[in-house]
Amino acid sequence: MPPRFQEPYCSAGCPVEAALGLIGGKWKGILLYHLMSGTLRFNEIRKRVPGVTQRMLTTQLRELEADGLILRVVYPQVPPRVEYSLSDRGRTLQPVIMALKAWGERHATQREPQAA
Amino acid sequence: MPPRFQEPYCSAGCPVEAALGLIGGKWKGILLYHLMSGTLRFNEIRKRVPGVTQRMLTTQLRELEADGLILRVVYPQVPPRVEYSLSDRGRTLQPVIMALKAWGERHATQREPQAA
DNA sequence: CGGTATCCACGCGGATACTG
DNA sequence: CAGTATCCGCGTGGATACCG
Repeated sequence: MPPRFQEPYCSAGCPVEAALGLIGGKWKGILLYHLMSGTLRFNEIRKRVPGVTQRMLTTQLRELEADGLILRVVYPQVPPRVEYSLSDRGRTLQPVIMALKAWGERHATQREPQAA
Repeated sequence: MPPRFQEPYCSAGCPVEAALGLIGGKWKGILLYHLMSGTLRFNEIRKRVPGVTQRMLTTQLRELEADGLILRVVYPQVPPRVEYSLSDRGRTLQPVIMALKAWGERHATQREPQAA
């Protein structure tokens, strides 16, 4: 059976997709957004993002970290203290997140196609 | 087609999520992007987005249409001719898509954390 | 406090076949 | 040409329990 490889969504150079691939995760957008305002601890993020489960929060934060978008600093204390903040690279996303936010505020807090 | 209504991830007013919910679909970003340059027929889009299956293309286009972001015009001919274009609402997304594109071009064609 | 580990449901999305 | 219809694998993400 031939291995049949999975080619990327767009052949080469789909910057839009590349960007969405990084911030398009279920919670990444808001996580990034909240971190725009500054460093946050794990549970602080949880409070700001009601609905996210512990597992998903961890997962998404780790992915953002792996993509070099956020920094994760662990303070070897007990009880533990872990702080999340934007990396330099993550900060470059600010215009994007803000564009997303601005659009959402004006055009789509809810889903209402053409409405009345 | 499932009734795709994503209840808001964040309790109230998460414009970032709202926006991502609309354009965050697997192909929506590029679809929107390609339609920015003008009206396209079904197969024209297919050619521009290699890798997308017919089913996914239809699905995503229909969702974008349901969300009022694109227009779908069917010409009652044989063979059929269906043209897709941005709606007024969809056009308001231009800054967002362009921000995504600009960021992707400069910072993330690939996935490379912090590298060496 | 800030996680892991495990289990599992669901729906996204690919492949394929058929149609007006 | 531009779709539907069907089948199904697989990853995503929720719930829960436990750990350093």
